[in-house]
Amino acid sequence: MRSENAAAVRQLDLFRNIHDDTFHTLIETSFLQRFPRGVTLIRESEPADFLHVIVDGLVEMFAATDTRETTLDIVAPVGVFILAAVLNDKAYLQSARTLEPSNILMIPAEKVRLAMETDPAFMRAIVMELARGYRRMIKDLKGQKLRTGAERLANWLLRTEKDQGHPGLVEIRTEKRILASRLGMTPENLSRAFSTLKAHGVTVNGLRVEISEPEALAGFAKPNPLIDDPENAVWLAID
Amino acid sequence: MRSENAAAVRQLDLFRNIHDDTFHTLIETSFLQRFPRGVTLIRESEPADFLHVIVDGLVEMFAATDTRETTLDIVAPVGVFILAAVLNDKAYLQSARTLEPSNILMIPAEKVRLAMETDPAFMRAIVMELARGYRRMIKDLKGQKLRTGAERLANWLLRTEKDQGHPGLVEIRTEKRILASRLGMTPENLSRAFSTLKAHGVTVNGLRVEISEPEALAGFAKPNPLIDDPENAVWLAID
DNA sequence: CGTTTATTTGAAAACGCTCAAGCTCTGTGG
DNA sequence: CCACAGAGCTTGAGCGTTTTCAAATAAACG
Repeated sequence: MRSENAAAVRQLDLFRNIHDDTFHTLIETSFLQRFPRGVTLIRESEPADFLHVIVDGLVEMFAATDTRETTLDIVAPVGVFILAAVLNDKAYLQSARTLEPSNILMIPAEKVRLAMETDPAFMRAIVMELARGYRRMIKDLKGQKLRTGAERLANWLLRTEKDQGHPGLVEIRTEKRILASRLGMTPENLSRAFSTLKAHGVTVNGLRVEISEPEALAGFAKPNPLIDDPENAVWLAID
Repeated sequence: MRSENAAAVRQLDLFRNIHDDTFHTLIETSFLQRFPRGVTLIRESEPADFLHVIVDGLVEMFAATDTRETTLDIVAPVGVFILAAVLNDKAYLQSARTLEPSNILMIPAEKVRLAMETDPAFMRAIVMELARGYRRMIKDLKGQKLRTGAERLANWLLRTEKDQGHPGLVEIRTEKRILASRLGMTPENLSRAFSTLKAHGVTVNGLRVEISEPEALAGFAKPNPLIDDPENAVWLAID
């Protein structure tokens, strides 16, 4: 692994304060692999063999039944996924696939569990990561149960505008059908939700969305810190 | 605190294998308090001051906006709640209220964080608890996004039948409107979902539900281990 | 440039919510 | 023990939202 990548991984909250030896052990037994776009990295129900770190690219976490499929999360660099399955030594609950060509660091699950037992700082970081992830899930569930589709979209726009740092402009970084699935609706419904938001100053041009009246949009969205505020934006750059 | 209660709390996965001193420190600075039914124990957005352990009774975790409210979980003895908020030292994302007269053990958040730092076994238990909770949330979110209301009810019935251990019979242990909210629907809709399930061998008598054709019901519910299987039934006796 | 894939639009159906009324159950006080 | 009030539950009607299916348009890719 190139040193710049290692340095980036080291900056993750999960690894930032752990012992050098621990980090070394984790890294040296890992694979850094490049995947093209559209590759399924892990499949639900398979045993959790590796902790995955996305070094570069974009990854979609999703789950499916016979007939339906939904996007649970979109993970951007530098981010970690399926930590909980690795720790519990259970099957993955989610599948993962690349949305863009991606560099993925795969750390053997066994090594993660071992490192956790030997390095208190690492275990501590794991606790914080899990607690954050847990709370993030609750927020998602609250949004899903308490809001309509258009409201979820409006709040997603407001939050993403803030994350991306360009006032009045949001760029959708995935296909719209992925965003729709992430927000818990069909692609058709996302189109209609955008139409609804036209009345509140939202204009769509392809993957570029303009927000001309932030106050009006916020009035419709009724954003709620206990649903929308990220507690840590480090590995949540995308959504 | 009476010794039988202390023993019950000690049996929790979270405390089972921790050091005696740690357990003592946690317990001796805690309050065991009795609450009548219908008391709000914690409110969303308030700072997380205590880790709560339900020793006896029943507690509803819920969240609300201006106009809507939803039940996120129902916690039965002996169970722990809002661990993640305590660890992150952030505001509660959920409110909690008693559904029955309840004995609640309240452990100062500060003590929990301190004990975690001094007792590796406790930190380890916290990791496992959080990982389980995280995965439980994912399952809930999957159910919410991938299933209709009637499907969620059907799967809830099948799982609860198994949990309660009486083949062919499920007893609803809360008001139906709470169950409806837990399943992500209105009380009216729950009634109609039960009507739908009549065709698959489900008969309702007040809070008693009879399942006369488990295979037929399962055929409708299409249960999925990656959504429905509990990974730990210890503090999930109710739902 | 043509083919494929994604997005949008329209129409119809399914689903879920709200409102209102009636019913059931429970607990209280006469 | 009965009557009654209050709360919860069910049912019906109407409505709004979301999904599905189908077709048209737009965009992306070779």
